[in-house]
Amino acid sequence: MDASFLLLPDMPPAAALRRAPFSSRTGPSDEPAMHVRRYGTRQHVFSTGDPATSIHEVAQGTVLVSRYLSDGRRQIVDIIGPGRLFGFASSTHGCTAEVVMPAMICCLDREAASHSPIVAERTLRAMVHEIEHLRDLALLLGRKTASERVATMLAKLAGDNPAHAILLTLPVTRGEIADYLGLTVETVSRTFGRLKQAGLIEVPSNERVNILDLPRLRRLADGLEWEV
Amino acid sequence: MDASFLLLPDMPPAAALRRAPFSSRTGPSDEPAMHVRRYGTRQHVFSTGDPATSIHEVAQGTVLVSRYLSDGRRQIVDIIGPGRLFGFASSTHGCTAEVVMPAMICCLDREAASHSPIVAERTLRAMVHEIEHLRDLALLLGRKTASERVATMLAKLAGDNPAHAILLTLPVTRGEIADYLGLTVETVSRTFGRLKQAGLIEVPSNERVNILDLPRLRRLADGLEWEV
DNA sequence: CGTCACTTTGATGACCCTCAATACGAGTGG
DNA sequence: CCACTCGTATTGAGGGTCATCAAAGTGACG
Repeated sequence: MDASFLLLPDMPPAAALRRAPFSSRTGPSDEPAMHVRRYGTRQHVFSTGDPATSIHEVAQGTVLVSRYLSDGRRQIVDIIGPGRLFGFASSTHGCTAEVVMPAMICCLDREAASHSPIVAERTLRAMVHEIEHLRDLALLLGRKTASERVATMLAKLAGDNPAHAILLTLPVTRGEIADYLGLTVETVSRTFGRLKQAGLIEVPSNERVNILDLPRLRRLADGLEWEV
Repeated sequence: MDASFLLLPDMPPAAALRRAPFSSRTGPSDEPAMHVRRYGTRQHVFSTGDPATSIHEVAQGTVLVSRYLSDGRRQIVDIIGPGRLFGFASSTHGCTAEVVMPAMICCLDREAASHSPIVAERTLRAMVHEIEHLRDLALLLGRKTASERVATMLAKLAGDNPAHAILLTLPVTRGEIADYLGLTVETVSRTFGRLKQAGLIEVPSNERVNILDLPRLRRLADGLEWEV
Protein backbone atom coordinates (compact mmCIF):
# COMPACT_ATOMS: atom_id res chain seq x y z
CA MET A 1 0.00 0.00 0.00
CA ASP A 2 1.44 3.26 -1.15
CA ALA A 3 1.67 5.56 1.84
CA SER A 4 4.20 7.96 0.41
CA PHE A 5 1.74 10.81 0.44
CA LEU A 6 1.41 10.65 4.17
CA LEU A 7 4.52 12.59 4.89
CA LEU A 8 4.99 15.66 2.82
CA PRO A 9 7.50 18.39 3.35
CA ASP A 10 6.84 21.80 4.72
CA MET A 11 7.22 23.43 1.37
CA PRO A 12 8.28 27.07 1.39
CA PRO A 13 6.01 29.61 -0.27
CA ALA A 14 6.87 30.72 -3.76
CA ALA A 15 7.95 34.07 -2.34
CA ALA A 16 10.81 32.37 -0.52
CA LEU A 17 11.78 30.58 -3.70
CA ARG A 18 11.95 33.84 -5.54
CA ARG A 19 14.17 35.33 -2.85
CA ALA A 20 16.71 32.52 -2.82
CA PRO A 21 18.44 30.90 -5.76
CA PHE A 22 17.28 27.34 -6.13
CA SER A 23 20.81 25.95 -6.06
CA SER A 24 21.21 27.25 -2.54
CA ARG A 25 18.11 25.47 -1.41
CA THR A 26 19.56 21.99 -1.14
CA GLY A 27 19.40 22.44 2.58
CA PRO A 28 18.97 20.23 5.61
CA SER A 29 17.59 16.75 5.25
CA ASP A 30 14.08 17.77 6.20
CA GLU A 31 13.77 19.78 2.99
CA PRO A 32 13.68 17.17 0.25
CA ALA A 33 14.96 17.83 -3.23
CA MET A 34 12.78 20.06 -5.34
CA HIS A 35 13.25 21.66 -8.70
CA VAL A 36 11.63 24.33 -10.80
CA ARG A 37 10.44 23.92 -14.35
CA ARG A 38 9.39 26.48 -16.91
CA TYR A 39 6.35 25.84 -19.04
CA GLY A 40 5.29 27.52 -22.25
CA THR A 41 1.81 28.69 -23.15
CA ARG A 42 -0.77 25.86 -23.05
CA GLN A 43 1.85 23.33 -21.99
CA HIS A 44 0.70 20.51 -19.74
CA VAL A 45 2.11 19.98 -16.27
CA PHE A 46 0.42 16.61 -16.14
CA SER A 47 -2.41 14.85 -17.94
CA THR A 48 -5.12 12.38 -17.09
CA GLY A 49 -3.63 8.99 -16.37
CA ASP A 50 -0.13 10.23 -15.56
CA PRO A 51 1.32 8.76 -12.39
CA ALA A 52 1.09 11.25 -9.55
CA THR A 53 4.69 11.31 -8.43
CA SER A 54 5.05 14.97 -7.57
CA ILE A 55 3.40 17.76 -5.70
CA HIS A 56 3.49 21.11 -7.46
CA GLU A 57 3.48 24.73 -6.50
CA VAL A 58 2.82 27.62 -8.82
CA ALA A 59 5.72 30.06 -8.60
CA GLN A 60 4.66 32.28 -11.47
CA GLY A 61 1.72 32.16 -13.83
CA THR A 62 -1.64 30.45 -13.77
CA VAL A 63 -2.54 26.78 -13.97
CA LEU A 64 -5.89 25.31 -15.05
CA VAL A 65 -6.94 21.93 -13.70
CA SER A 66 -9.66 20.35 -15.77
CA ARG A 67 -11.56 17.18 -16.32
CA TYR A 68 -12.87 16.08 -19.71
CA LEU A 69 -15.61 13.93 -21.13
CA SER A 70 -14.63 11.75 -24.05
CA ASP A 71 -16.49 13.94 -26.53
CA GLY A 72 -14.46 16.98 -25.57
CA ARG A 73 -16.72 18.63 -23.03
CA ARG A 74 -14.47 20.23 -20.44
CA GLN A 75 -14.98 21.31 -16.86
CA ILE A 76 -12.24 23.40 -15.32
CA VAL A 77 -12.21 22.51 -11.63
CA ASP A 78 -9.57 24.94 -10.41
CA ILE A 79 -7.72 28.04 -11.49
CA ILE A 80 -4.47 28.24 -9.58
CA GLY A 81 -2.29 31.28 -9.07
CA PRO A 82 1.13 31.80 -7.50
CA GLY A 83 1.71 30.33 -4.07
CA ARG A 84 -0.84 27.57 -4.25
CA LEU A 85 -0.13 23.85 -4.23
CA PHE A 86 -1.76 21.44 -6.64
CA GLY A 87 -1.50 17.95 -8.03
CA PHE A 88 -2.90 15.89 -5.16
CA ALA A 89 -4.00 12.47 -6.33
CA SER A 90 -3.90 8.94 -5.02
CA SER A 91 -1.82 7.12 -7.62
CA THR A 92 -2.60 8.56 -11.03
CA HIS A 93 -3.99 11.91 -12.03
CA GLY A 94 -7.65 12.09 -12.97
CA CYS A 95 -7.25 15.61 -14.25
CA THR A 96 -5.19 17.60 -16.67
CA ALA A 97 -3.15 20.61 -15.53
CA GLU A 98 -2.03 23.16 -18.09
CA VAL A 99 -0.52 26.61 -17.83
CA VAL A 100 -2.21 29.51 -19.57
CA MET A 101 0.87 31.64 -20.12
CA PRO A 102 4.57 30.96 -19.65
CA ALA A 103 4.85 29.85 -16.06
CA MET A 104 7.23 28.52 -13.46
CA ILE A 105 6.22 25.52 -11.41
CA CYS A 106 8.02 24.01 -8.43
CA CYS A 107 7.99 20.21 -8.49
CA LEU A 108 8.60 18.15 -5.42
CA ASP A 109 9.05 14.42 -5.64
CA ARG A 110 6.54 12.71 -3.42
CA GLU A 111 8.75 9.74 -2.79
CA ALA A 112 11.61 11.91 -1.60
CA ALA A 113 9.17 14.00 0.38
CA SER A 114 7.96 10.96 2.31
CA HIS A 115 11.38 10.71 3.95
CA SER A 116 11.06 14.14 5.48
CA PRO A 117 10.41 14.22 9.22
CA ILE A 118 8.44 17.42 8.85
CA VAL A 119 4.74 16.77 8.73
CA ALA A 120 2.71 18.05 5.84
CA GLU A 121 0.92 20.95 7.44
CA ARG A 122 0.89 23.00 4.29
CA THR A 123 -0.29 20.16 2.13
CA LEU A 124 -3.11 19.34 4.49
CA ARG A 125 -4.16 22.98 4.58
CA ALA A 126 -4.09 23.09 0.81
CA MET A 127 -6.24 19.97 0.60
CA VAL A 128 -8.83 21.30 3.04
CA HIS A 129 -8.85 24.54 1.10
CA GLU A 130 -9.34 22.67 -2.16
CA ILE A 131 -12.23 20.68 -0.73
CA GLU A 132 -13.97 23.86 0.36
CA HIS A 133 -13.30 25.47 -2.97
CA LEU A 134 -14.77 22.47 -4.83
CA ARG A 135 -17.89 22.54 -2.66
CA ASP A 136 -18.36 26.20 -3.53
CA LEU A 137 -17.93 25.28 -7.17
CA ALA A 138 -20.56 22.53 -6.87
CA LEU A 139 -23.04 25.00 -5.40
CA LEU A 140 -22.26 27.40 -8.22
CA LEU A 141 -22.59 24.81 -10.98
CA GLY A 142 -25.64 23.14 -9.56
CA ARG A 143 -27.70 26.04 -8.33
CA LYS A 144 -26.58 29.45 -9.51
CA THR A 145 -27.73 31.46 -12.51
CA ALA A 146 -25.33 32.74 -15.16
CA SER A 147 -25.14 36.22 -13.59
CA GLU A 148 -24.51 34.77 -10.16
CA ARG A 149 -21.78 32.54 -11.54
CA VAL A 150 -19.90 35.36 -13.23
CA ALA A 151 -20.39 37.58 -10.18
CA THR A 152 -19.05 34.80 -7.96
CA MET A 153 -15.94 34.41 -10.05
CA LEU A 154 -15.24 38.14 -10.15
CA ALA A 155 -15.88 38.46 -6.42
CA LYS A 156 -13.52 35.58 -5.73
CA LEU A 157 -10.82 37.18 -7.86
CA ALA A 158 -11.29 40.37 -5.87
CA GLY A 159 -10.71 38.42 -2.66
CA ASP A 160 -11.56 40.02 0.64
CA ASN A 161 -10.54 43.46 -0.55
CA PRO A 162 -12.50 46.02 1.47
CA ALA A 163 -12.55 48.58 -1.34
CA HIS A 164 -15.77 49.56 -3.07
CA ALA A 165 -14.15 49.39 -6.50
CA ILE A 166 -11.19 47.39 -7.78
CA LEU A 167 -9.48 46.77 -11.09
CA LEU A 168 -8.90 43.10 -11.91
CA THR A 169 -6.72 41.44 -14.50
CA LEU A 170 -8.30 38.24 -15.72
CA PRO A 171 -5.76 35.47 -16.12
CA VAL A 172 -7.99 33.51 -18.50
CA THR A 173 -9.97 33.85 -21.71
CA ARG A 174 -13.77 33.95 -22.01
CA GLY A 175 -13.73 30.36 -23.14
CA GLU A 176 -11.86 29.29 -20.03
CA ILE A 177 -14.22 31.30 -17.84
CA ALA A 178 -17.07 29.48 -19.55
CA ASP A 179 -15.53 26.06 -18.95
CA TYR A 180 -14.99 26.98 -15.32
CA LEU A 181 -18.52 28.29 -14.76
CA GLY A 182 -20.30 25.58 -16.72
CA LEU A 183 -21.51 28.01 -19.38
CA THR A 184 -20.72 28.84 -23.02
CA VAL A 185 -18.51 31.63 -24.32
CA GLU A 186 -21.53 33.46 -25.64
CA THR A 187 -23.34 33.39 -22.34
CA VAL A 188 -20.27 34.64 -20.51
CA SER A 189 -19.93 37.47 -22.98
CA ARG A 190 -23.59 38.42 -22.73
CA THR A 191 -23.44 38.27 -18.95
CA PHE A 192 -20.48 40.64 -18.90
CA GLY A 193 -22.60 42.91 -21.06
CA ARG A 194 -25.48 42.82 -18.62
CA LEU A 195 -23.20 43.48 -15.66
CA LYS A 196 -21.84 46.47 -17.56
CA GLN A 197 -25.33 47.80 -18.28
CA ALA A 198 -26.21 47.35 -14.63
CA GLY A 199 -23.29 49.55 -13.71
CA LEU A 200 -21.54 46.82 -11.75
CA ILE A 201 -18.43 46.61 -13.89
CA GLU A 202 -16.47 48.24 -16.68
CA VAL A 203 -14.46 46.23 -19.19
CA PRO A 204 -11.70 48.50 -20.51
CA SER A 205 -10.02 45.62 -22.34
CA ASN A 206 -10.54 41.92 -22.84
CA GLU A 207 -8.47 40.95 -19.86
CA ARG A 208 -9.28 43.83 -17.54
CA VAL A 209 -12.41 44.22 -15.49
CA ASN A 210 -13.07 47.22 -13.34
CA ILE A 211 -15.46 46.29 -10.56
CA LEU A 212 -17.45 49.41 -9.71
CA ASP A 213 -19.62 48.06 -6.90
CA LEU A 214 -17.95 45.15 -5.17
CA PRO A 215 -20.45 44.85 -2.28
CA ARG A 216 -23.34 44.60 -4.68
CA LEU A 217 -21.42 42.12 -6.82
CA ARG A 218 -20.86 39.98 -3.73
CA ARG A 219 -24.56 40.09 -2.88
CA LEU A 220 -25.38 39.08 -6.43
CA ALA A 221 -22.91 36.20 -6.15
CA ASP A 222 -24.70 34.97 -3.03
CA GLY A 223 -28.14 35.22 -4.57
CA LEU A 224 -29.13 38.16 -2.38
CA GLU A 225 -29.48 40.64 -5.20
CA TRP A 226 -32.10 40.74 -7.90
CA GLU A 227 -30.89 39.38 -11.18
CA VAL A 228 -29.36 41.89 -13.53
CA MET B 1 -2.00 28.48 14.17
CA ASP B 2 -4.26 25.51 14.66
CA ALA B 3 -2.44 22.41 13.54
CA SER B 4 -4.57 19.91 15.34
CA PHE B 5 -5.80 18.36 12.15
CA LEU B 6 -2.31 17.32 11.20
CA LEU B 7 -2.29 14.26 13.32
CA LEU B 8 -5.33 12.12 13.10
CA PRO B 9 -5.80 8.63 14.40
CA ASP B 10 -5.90 5.49 12.39
CA MET B 11 -9.59 5.10 12.85
CA PRO B 12 -10.96 1.57 12.62
CA PRO B 13 -13.58 0.82 10.00
CA ALA B 14 -17.18 0.73 11.06
CA ALA B 15 -17.16 -3.04 10.66
CA ALA B 16 -14.75 -3.34 13.57
CA LEU B 17 -16.99 -1.11 15.63
CA ARG B 18 -19.93 -3.33 14.96
CA ARG B 19 -17.97 -6.38 16.05
CA ALA B 20 -16.80 -4.97 19.35
CA PRO B 21 -18.82 -3.19 22.04
CA PHE B 22 -17.79 0.40 22.22
CA SER B 23 -17.04 0.23 25.92
CA SER B 24 -14.30 -2.27 25.23
CA ARG B 25 -12.68 0.00 22.73
CA THR B 26 -10.95 2.35 25.16
CA GLY B 27 -7.70 0.80 24.08
CA PRO B 28 -4.06 1.81 23.90
CA SER B 29 -3.01 5.42 23.92
CA ASP B 30 -2.58 5.61 20.18
CA GLU B 31 -6.31 5.19 19.75
CA PRO B 32 -7.70 8.41 21.10
CA ALA B 33 -11.10 8.65 22.74
CA MET B 34 -14.01 8.27 20.41
CA HIS B 35 -17.67 7.85 20.96
CA VAL B 36 -20.71 6.87 18.98
CA ARG B 37 -23.90 8.88 18.70
CA ARG B 38 -27.28 7.92 17.38
CA TYR B 39 -29.16 10.36 15.19
CA GLY B 40 -32.83 10.40 14.28
CA THR B 41 -34.30 11.05 10.84
CA ARG B 42 -33.25 14.43 9.40
CA GLN B 43 -31.17 15.23 12.46
CA HIS B 44 -28.08 17.36 11.90
CA VAL B 45 -24.60 16.11 12.71
CA PHE B 46 -23.28 19.63 12.26
CA SER B 47 -24.43 22.82 10.58
CA THR B 48 -22.85 25.70 8.73
CA GLY B 49 -20.80 27.79 11.10
CA ASP B 50 -20.33 25.12 13.75
CA PRO B 51 -16.76 24.78 14.98
CA ALA B 52 -15.12 21.76 13.38
CA THR B 53 -13.90 19.95 16.46
CA SER B 54 -14.51 16.37 15.40
CA ILE B 55 -13.94 13.98 12.59
CA HIS B 56 -16.85 11.65 11.90
CA GLU B 57 -17.36 8.21 10.50
CA VAL B 58 -20.63 6.75 9.37
CA ALA B 59 -21.21 3.48 11.21
CA GLN B 60 -24.78 2.91 10.04
CA GLY B 61 -27.04 4.95 7.82
CA THR B 62 -26.51 7.68 5.28
CA VAL B 63 -25.35 11.27 5.71
CA LEU B 64 -25.95 14.17 3.33
CA VAL B 65 -23.47 17.02 3.22
CA SER B 66 -24.95 20.12 1.64
CA ARG B 67 -24.35 23.77 1.06
CA TYR B 68 -27.12 26.34 0.87
CA LEU B 69 -27.78 29.72 -0.68
CA SER B 70 -29.57 32.20 1.52
CA ASP B 71 -32.81 31.86 -0.44
CA GLY B 72 -32.95 28.14 0.25
CA ARG B 73 -31.40 26.72 -2.90
CA ARG B 74 -29.49 23.63 -1.85
CA GLN B 75 -26.63 21.69 -3.37
CA ILE B 76 -25.83 18.34 -1.84
CA VAL B 77 -22.09 17.86 -2.25
CA ASP B 78 -21.75 14.35 -0.85
CA ILE B 79 -23.83 11.33 0.03
CA ILE B 80 -21.96 9.27 2.59
CA GLY B 81 -22.54 5.66 3.48
CA PRO B 82 -21.10 3.37 6.16
CA GLY B 83 -17.34 3.28 6.53
CA ARG B 84 -16.60 6.69 5.12
CA LEU B 85 -15.12 9.61 7.02
CA PHE B 86 -16.50 13.11 6.79
CA GLY B 87 -16.42 16.49 8.45
CA PHE B 88 -13.07 17.83 7.30
CA ALA B 89 -12.88 21.59 7.66
CA SER B 90 -10.32 24.14 8.66
CA SER B 91 -11.91 25.78 11.70
CA THR B 92 -15.67 26.00 11.17
CA HIS B 93 -17.94 23.97 8.95
CA GLY B 94 -19.07 25.53 5.70
CA CYS B 95 -21.58 22.78 5.14
CA THR B 96 -24.47 21.08 6.85
CA ALA B 97 -24.44 17.34 7.51
CA GLU B 98 -27.72 15.56 8.19
CA VAL B 99 -28.72 11.94 8.38
CA VAL B 100 -31.53 10.66 6.20
CA MET B 101 -32.69 7.83 8.43
CA PRO B 102 -31.80 6.84 11.97
CA ALA B 103 -28.03 6.50 11.90
CA MET B 104 -25.00 5.84 14.03
CA ILE B 105 -22.02 8.14 13.70
CA CYS B 106 -18.61 7.75 15.30
CA CYS B 107 -17.22 11.04 16.54
CA LEU B 108 -13.56 11.54 17.20
CA ASP B 109 -12.32 14.67 18.90
CA ARG B 110 -9.75 16.33 16.73
CA GLU B 111 -7.88 17.79 19.67
CA ALA B 112 -7.51 14.40 21.32
CA ALA B 113 -6.65 12.88 17.98
CA SER B 114 -3.74 15.25 17.51
CA HIS B 115 -1.97 13.57 20.42
CA SER B 116 -1.98 10.23 18.70
CA PRO B 117 1.39 9.09 17.41
CA ILE B 118 -0.30 7.29 14.55
CA VAL B 119 -0.26 9.36 11.43
CA ALA B 120 -3.48 10.05 9.62
CA GLU B 121 -3.23 7.72 6.69
CA ARG B 122 -6.92 7.05 6.58
CA THR B 123 -7.86 10.69 6.86
CA LEU B 124 -5.52 11.66 4.07
CA ARG B 125 -6.90 8.92 1.87
CA ALA B 126 -10.41 10.08 2.63
CA MET B 127 -9.51 13.65 1.74
CA VAL B 128 -7.92 12.68 -1.57
CA HIS B 129 -10.95 10.55 -2.30
CA GLU B 130 -13.26 13.44 -1.48
CA ILE B 131 -11.34 15.79 -3.77
CA GLU B 132 -11.65 13.35 -6.64
CA HIS B 133 -15.31 12.83 -5.91
CA LEU B 134 -15.95 16.58 -5.90
CA ARG B 135 -14.16 16.99 -9.22
CA ASP B 136 -16.39 14.32 -10.71
CA LEU B 137 -19.36 16.16 -9.31
CA ALA B 138 -18.18 19.43 -10.86
CA LEU B 139 -17.91 17.77 -14.26
CA LEU B 140 -21.38 16.33 -13.79
CA LEU B 141 -22.96 19.61 -12.69
CA GLY B 142 -21.17 21.75 -15.23
CA ARG B 143 -21.25 19.63 -18.34
CA LYS B 144 -23.59 16.65 -18.21
CA THR B 145 -27.20 16.35 -19.36
CA ALA B 146 -29.99 15.23 -17.05
CA SER B 147 -29.87 11.63 -18.34
CA GLU B 148 -26.11 11.50 -17.95
CA ARG B 149 -26.38 12.83 -14.41
CA VAL B 150 -28.90 10.25 -13.30
CA ALA B 151 -26.97 7.50 -15.06
CA THR B 152 -23.79 8.65 -13.35
CA MET B 153 -25.39 8.49 -9.95
CA LEU B 154 -26.86 5.04 -10.50
CA ALA B 155 -23.58 3.76 -11.93
CA LYS B 156 -21.71 5.12 -8.94
CA LEU B 157 -24.13 3.42 -6.55
CA ALA B 158 -23.54 0.19 -8.43
CA GLY B 159 -19.80 0.57 -7.85
CA ASP B 160 -17.41 -1.59 -9.83
CA ASN B 161 -19.75 -4.55 -9.80
CA PRO B 162 -18.99 -6.68 -12.85
CA ALA B 163 -22.55 -7.94 -13.18
CA HIS B 164 -24.69 -6.99 -16.14
CA ALA B 165 -27.70 -6.30 -13.93
CA ILE B 166 -27.97 -5.28 -10.31
CA LEU B 167 -30.67 -4.29 -7.86
CA LEU B 168 -30.01 -1.08 -5.96
CA THR B 169 -31.62 0.39 -2.90
CA LEU B 170 -31.64 4.17 -3.06
CA PRO B 171 -30.81 5.73 0.30
CA VAL B 172 -32.38 9.06 -0.67
CA THR B 173 -35.59 10.59 -1.99
CA ARG B 174 -36.12 12.05 -5.47
CA GLY B 175 -35.79 15.51 -3.99
CA GLU B 176 -32.41 14.69 -2.54
CA ILE B 177 -31.29 13.13 -5.80
CA ALA B 178 -32.35 16.35 -7.49
CA ASP B 179 -30.39 18.51 -5.05
CA TYR B 180 -27.37 16.29 -5.57
CA LEU B 181 -27.55 16.33 -9.37
CA GLY B 182 -28.42 20.00 -9.75
CA LEU B 183 -31.88 19.25 -11.15
CA THR B 184 -35.49 19.46 -9.97
CA VAL B 185 -37.63 16.65 -8.60
CA GLU B 186 -39.74 16.66 -11.72
CA THR B 187 -36.77 16.31 -14.04
CA VAL B 188 -35.37 13.45 -11.96
CA SER B 189 -38.72 11.70 -12.10
CA ARG B 190 -39.06 12.19 -15.84
CA THR B 191 -35.51 11.00 -16.39
CA PHE B 192 -36.18 7.81 -14.46
CA GLY B 193 -39.15 7.38 -16.73
CA ARG B 194 -37.05 7.74 -19.86
CA LEU B 195 -34.44 5.31 -18.53
CA LYS B 196 -37.25 2.85 -17.90
CA GLN B 197 -38.62 3.27 -21.40
CA ALA B 198 -35.14 2.78 -22.82
CA GLY B 199 -34.96 -0.55 -21.01
CA LEU B 200 -32.01 0.48 -18.88
CA ILE B 201 -33.72 0.20 -15.52
CA GLU B 202 -36.81 -1.02 -13.71
CA VAL B 203 -38.25 0.77 -10.69
CA PRO B 204 -40.15 -1.81 -8.63
CA SER B 205 -40.64 0.65 -5.79
CA ASN B 206 -39.73 4.20 -4.95
CA GLU B 207 -36.50 3.25 -3.30
CA ARG B 208 -35.49 0.33 -5.45
CA VAL B 209 -33.92 0.49 -8.87
CA ASN B 210 -33.12 -2.56 -10.89
CA ILE B 211 -30.34 -1.78 -13.33
CA LEU B 212 -30.87 -3.99 -16.36
CA ASP B 213 -27.90 -2.93 -18.46
CA LEU B 214 -25.09 -1.65 -16.28
CA PRO B 215 -22.47 -1.40 -19.06
CA ARG B 216 -24.75 0.74 -21.18
CA LEU B 217 -25.66 2.85 -18.17
CA ARG B 218 -21.96 3.45 -17.55
CA ARG B 219 -21.43 4.48 -21.16
CA LEU B 220 -24.37 6.85 -20.89
CA ALA B 221 -22.86 8.30 -17.72
CA ASP B 222 -19.62 9.00 -19.56
CA GLY B 223 -21.33 10.61 -22.52
CA LEU B 224 -20.49 7.71 -24.83
CA GLU B 225 -24.06 6.65 -25.44
CA TRP B 226 -26.75 8.44 -27.36
CA GLU B 227 -29.18 10.28 -25.15
CA VAL B 228 -32.25 8.36 -24.08
C1' DC C 1 -60.25 6.53 5.81
C1' DG C 2 -58.19 10.72 6.47
C1' DT C 3 -53.67 13.13 6.37
C1' DC C 4 -49.16 13.97 4.91
C1' DA C 5 -44.95 13.39 2.38
C1' DC C 6 -43.40 11.86 -1.68
C1' DT C 7 -43.90 10.92 -6.60
C1' DT C 8 -45.66 11.28 -11.14
C1' DT C 9 -47.58 13.61 -15.08
C1' DG C 10 -48.91 17.61 -17.92
C1' DA C 11 -48.72 22.45 -19.88
C1' DT C 12 -46.10 26.37 -20.39
C1' DG C 13 -42.20 29.19 -20.63
C1' DA C 14 -37.49 30.96 -19.30
C1' DC C 15 -32.84 30.50 -19.54
C1' DC C 16 -29.21 29.18 -21.79
C1' DC C 17 -27.20 26.64 -25.86
C1' DT C 18 -26.42 26.30 -30.79
C1' DC C 19 -25.46 28.16 -35.04
C1' DA C 20 -24.03 32.04 -37.72
C1' DA C 21 -22.15 36.44 -38.79
C1' DT C 22 -19.49 40.28 -37.51
C1' DA C 23 -16.06 42.83 -34.93
C1' DC C 24 -11.77 43.33 -32.64
C1' DG C 25 -6.63 42.95 -31.75
C1' DA C 26 -2.21 41.17 -32.18
C1' DG C 27 1.13 39.43 -35.02
C1' DT C 28 3.08 38.80 -39.76
C1' DG C 29 4.54 39.89 -44.19
C1' DG C 30 4.05 42.61 -48.29
C1' DC D 1 1.63 51.67 -43.68
C1' DC D 2 -1.68 48.55 -45.10
C1' DA D 3 -3.47 43.94 -46.13
C1' DC D 4 -3.90 39.50 -44.33
C1' DT D 5 -4.56 35.98 -41.02
C1' DC D 6 -5.73 33.88 -36.86
C1' DG D 7 -7.54 33.57 -32.34
C1' DT D 8 -10.72 35.76 -29.48
C1' DA D 9 -14.88 38.35 -28.47
C1' DT D 10 -19.33 40.20 -29.43
C1' DT D 11 -23.96 40.23 -31.15
C1' DG D 12 -28.18 38.27 -33.18
C1' DA D 13 -31.83 34.71 -34.32
C1' DG D 14 -33.83 30.52 -33.16
C1' DG D 15 -34.48 26.29 -30.70
C1' DG D 16 -33.97 22.74 -26.90
C1' DT D 17 -33.57 21.34 -22.34
C1' DC D 18 -34.91 21.84 -18.13
C1' DA D 19 -37.53 24.83 -14.53
C1' DT D 20 -41.87 26.36 -12.98
C1' DC D 21 -46.53 25.93 -11.86
C1' DA D 22 -50.39 23.01 -11.22
C1' DA D 23 -52.88 18.80 -10.40
C1' DA D 24 -53.46 14.13 -9.65
C1' DG D 25 -51.62 9.65 -8.04
C1' DT D 26 -49.29 6.63 -4.52
C1' DG D 27 -48.10 4.78 -0.10
C1' DA D 28 -47.28 4.93 4.91
C1' DC D 29 -49.26 5.78 9.14
C1' DG D 30 -52.40 7.20 12.42
